[in-house]
Amino acid sequence: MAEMPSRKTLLLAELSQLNVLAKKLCALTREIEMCPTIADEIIFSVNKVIRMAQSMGSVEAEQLLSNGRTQHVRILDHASEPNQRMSVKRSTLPSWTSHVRVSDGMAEGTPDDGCSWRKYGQKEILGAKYPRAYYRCTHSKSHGCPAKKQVQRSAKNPSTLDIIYRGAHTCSRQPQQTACLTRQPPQSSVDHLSTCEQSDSQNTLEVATAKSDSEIQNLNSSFTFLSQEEGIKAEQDSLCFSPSFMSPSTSSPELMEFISSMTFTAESHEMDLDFMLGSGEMDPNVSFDTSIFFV
DNA sequence: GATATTTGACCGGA
DNA sequence: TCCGGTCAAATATC
Repeated sequence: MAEMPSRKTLLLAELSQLNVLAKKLCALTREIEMCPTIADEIIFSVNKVIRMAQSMGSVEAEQLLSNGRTQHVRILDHASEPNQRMSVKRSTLPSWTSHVRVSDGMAEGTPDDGCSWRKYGQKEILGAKYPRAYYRCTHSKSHGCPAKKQVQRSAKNPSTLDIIYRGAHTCSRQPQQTACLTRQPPQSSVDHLSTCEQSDSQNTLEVATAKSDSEIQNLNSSFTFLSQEEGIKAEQDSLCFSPSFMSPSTSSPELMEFISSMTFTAESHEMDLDFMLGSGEMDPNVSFDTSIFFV
């Protein structure tokens, strides 16, 4: 019992640090090259918080929740509990979808998104014209990295790959994996800004993100995924959560290079948001934390 | 030999 | 019972 207050103190200290860093990040939004470094610090800090919270258990985390603005812990609770009681068959990992247009030369493979993936299965999907391939992070065994992705050629657009990412890389802070890009949910507006001006390279990937109008509306209302211009404005208005969507690895030059090679043609990514939007209430001033995906 | 891919079998949720 | 997701043995590649 004597252990609890000290953990809580640590937790709060980390959250305070997170706050400071998030504010820094917002202030530096225009200096894009600075953001990844700070984002990394944020993510590292939050990872520590999450691990502490995990060791506390749900009830204690819930107590902390009631004490403050710990959206993070709420999300964590959502994300971790199902894993304990559900089988691996129906993954409850957060997922998000990218629609990637591939060039002819790339048509047989999957686009190199900077991550190291290992294919572990392929299935013919009922009603689907093309089989679905299943990949997991190469480091899934060595680091227990839960990141997975499903790649399926679009029936409507055979030149487009629908890639569903599930879970996030926990291996991304390892030095040798810094180049490992996970397309975290959703792509940060920083990414967006850094890439949407570029196009028409033959080798570019085009990450579109098709979704129904209602989904778009839903996402926009929840996350304010914005068009480029709107995104700039929002960031200038200190809308902080978009940058926090960046993967820890987004600080790597390789990533920026990768991002630069991509052309984003839509405003948002399709993802399963239920796990984080259950209540539908979100303090607009809270810097939304997605680093739980990086745990 | 180590690592990655292929592919049929198996499992479990719906 | 169906079907999607995963496993694991066989095979390929480096």
